[in-house]
Amino acid sequence: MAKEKPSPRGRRRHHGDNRVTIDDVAKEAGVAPITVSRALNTPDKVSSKLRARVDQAVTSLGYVPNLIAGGLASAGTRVIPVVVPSLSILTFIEVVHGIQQTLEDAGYQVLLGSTDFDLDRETSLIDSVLGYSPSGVILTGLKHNDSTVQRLKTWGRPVVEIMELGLPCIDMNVGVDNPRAGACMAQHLLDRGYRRIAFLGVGMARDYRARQRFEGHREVLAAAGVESDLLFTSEEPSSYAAGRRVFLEALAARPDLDALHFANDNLAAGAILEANRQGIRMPDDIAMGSYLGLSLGEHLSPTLTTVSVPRFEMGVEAAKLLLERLEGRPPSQPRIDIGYRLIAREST
Amino acid sequence: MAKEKPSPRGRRRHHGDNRVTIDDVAKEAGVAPITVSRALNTPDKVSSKLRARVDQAVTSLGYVPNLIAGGLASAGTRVIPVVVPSLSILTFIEVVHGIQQTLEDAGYQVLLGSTDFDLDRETSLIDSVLGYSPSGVILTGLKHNDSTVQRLKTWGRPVVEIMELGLPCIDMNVGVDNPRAGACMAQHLLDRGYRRIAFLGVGMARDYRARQRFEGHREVLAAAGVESDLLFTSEEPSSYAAGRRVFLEALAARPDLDALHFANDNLAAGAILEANRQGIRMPDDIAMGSYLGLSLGEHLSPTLTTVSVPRFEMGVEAAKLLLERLEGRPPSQPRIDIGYRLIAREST
DNA sequence: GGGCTTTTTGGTAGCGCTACCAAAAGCAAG
DNA sequence: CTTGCTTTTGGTAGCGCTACCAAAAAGCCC
Repeated sequence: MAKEKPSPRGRRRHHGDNRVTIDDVAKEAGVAPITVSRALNTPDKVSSKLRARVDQAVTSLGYVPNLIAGGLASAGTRVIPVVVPSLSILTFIEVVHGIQQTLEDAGYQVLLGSTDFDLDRETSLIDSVLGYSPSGVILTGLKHNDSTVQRLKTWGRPVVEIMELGLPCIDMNVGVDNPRAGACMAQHLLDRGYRRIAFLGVGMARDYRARQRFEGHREVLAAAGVESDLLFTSEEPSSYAAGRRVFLEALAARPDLDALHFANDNLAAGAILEANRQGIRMPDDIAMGSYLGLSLGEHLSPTLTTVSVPRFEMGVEAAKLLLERLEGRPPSQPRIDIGYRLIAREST
Repeated sequence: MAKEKPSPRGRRRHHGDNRVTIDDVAKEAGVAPITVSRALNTPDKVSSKLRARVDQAVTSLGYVPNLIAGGLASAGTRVIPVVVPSLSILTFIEVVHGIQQTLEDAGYQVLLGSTDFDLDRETSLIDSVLGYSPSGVILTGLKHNDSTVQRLKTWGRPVVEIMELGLPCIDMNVGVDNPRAGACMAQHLLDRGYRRIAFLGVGMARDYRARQRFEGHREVLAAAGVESDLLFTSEEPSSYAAGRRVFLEALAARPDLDALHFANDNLAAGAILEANRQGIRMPDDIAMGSYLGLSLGEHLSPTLTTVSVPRFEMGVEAAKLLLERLEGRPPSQPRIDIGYRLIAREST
């Protein structure tokens, strides 16, 4: 038995905070607090007899471990900050969904942060979330402020950079080869016989991954000897309405275009719906291809040709990579090319 | 001067964890640790001279506060768990977006959890996130396990229940009156002269909010003396494809229908796109109304009549309510009816 | 300048848990 | 029954920060 509590503690220090603590459970089960801790965290290191007593006490008292205290003591909480540019862009959400589901199943929680495509906000966000002693971090893209890279590298815990593929990465990397994806669609349009092809995007000043796809697109067209730098953009967030606007703008500027390569399916959908309204026939009057693989694409008329990216799976893989490292397993590989798939449908 | 460090501490206890601590900053600035704490957390309680010295030391050392330690000492972290049923449903995401943006601007972080519509998962999720000593909690709906309600009530910190409106709520409530929203669309369809009206939904066994809308719909139709219990559902997740399927099913079963009330815009969009394909004219052959107000609706042909709900704003309001309480301001009101707006467009 | 309040600073003692080590218990073999 | 091992249990000492109170410094009035 413990000695007669040397520190009588008086009233509890904090407000009405009368939560059940590990000491209460220990007393109830007649064991030492550390044994309770072990029974909960590493059950196989405790005899089944005591484990049963502890489990019993836990349920009867309704004990919920204070993860903050545990995190402080063991210098790590089961939290994974996930930092994305925006929560209004479906792509990121689907990736977050994959991450969240995988991590939650493994007993980790996702701490959500968004940067609005601003690297300085990213830096301060990372600084602040590192204050939660997370087990690892998932962040978007490979471009970061130097101080962010520096801090994460010296931090020494697993970091996954998602969405795009390349070098150098901080630690691990799961993503898509954007230039090749852009090239893929451009090649497809060429193969189909189109020769006057424009790239349409929005917000490309901020979204350098769309710029990379344009770059891949441009190179393929240039190599084929056709006009390669037809680019229509506007600085507004991506939306159906934005797609409609760039589409009309492109048509007005270059009525001779025979194919359009949209930066993403949302834009393409806005354009197709507007084309439907105007009686423009696709692909006869003009062909349309795009990037993402949103399910909407297969319900439009015409169905949309797109370079599909497994977004949910990207999240799952990123989370798995992180978990591998957290659970001490040798990381099978620090880089995963999640790939893409050309889905040729009616619109081309 | 502090006395000559009574506990030499030897090597640091944890792994290579050589982060800068508040003590380092204090030493650098020549003040006591508690003064550093105050300079950072309650700057107006420290003279400007010392505050400047501390700020200087903080930047020169690259100090990042350990929020876990702070959280343990002050029994609260600036974290707000947000628990939603699913991250694959756009509605919840838009609400989370509003919450996240508002909270992040106020210096709080969102901890994301999803329950997959399972109340038991909700209970265990809440139990576990309370372990992070969050400042408050936002959760979805008003139906929870008794133990969840009990725990949150005795917990004594702000809790907001979102999406739906009603009593009793645990603490605060921001949402939409689902039965009235359903009734609103039903009334609109009646006003337009339709009389053979069906309600189409999916996953209504899990989504009781859709059931509530159907209930409102049913009552209005019954009061008008028209057939009121035409309901077509299937137990699959909501999607364009699901909308297409229920739509075709309803048409096959009751070719005489003159209006369809969809449980949400995704289903309606799937149906409209399929109707486009089949050459079914709307609203002449059949009218369609729905619920949500997704932007896609205004780009379809015909444009979609819908009961629009300000989802992002709902998130913002929920977060604001929470912040009011956290910052000690008297909560203006514990219940906010975020309202809805009938947007009558071409499809009816 | 003395006595008073108000503001600013610091010392101490934990928050609830786990790392670390030491002690105790169990067990196999000699 | 002892020796030498492994397994199970417990004591101690913090993790890095802030609540609480006490002490010091600064105003302020007469």
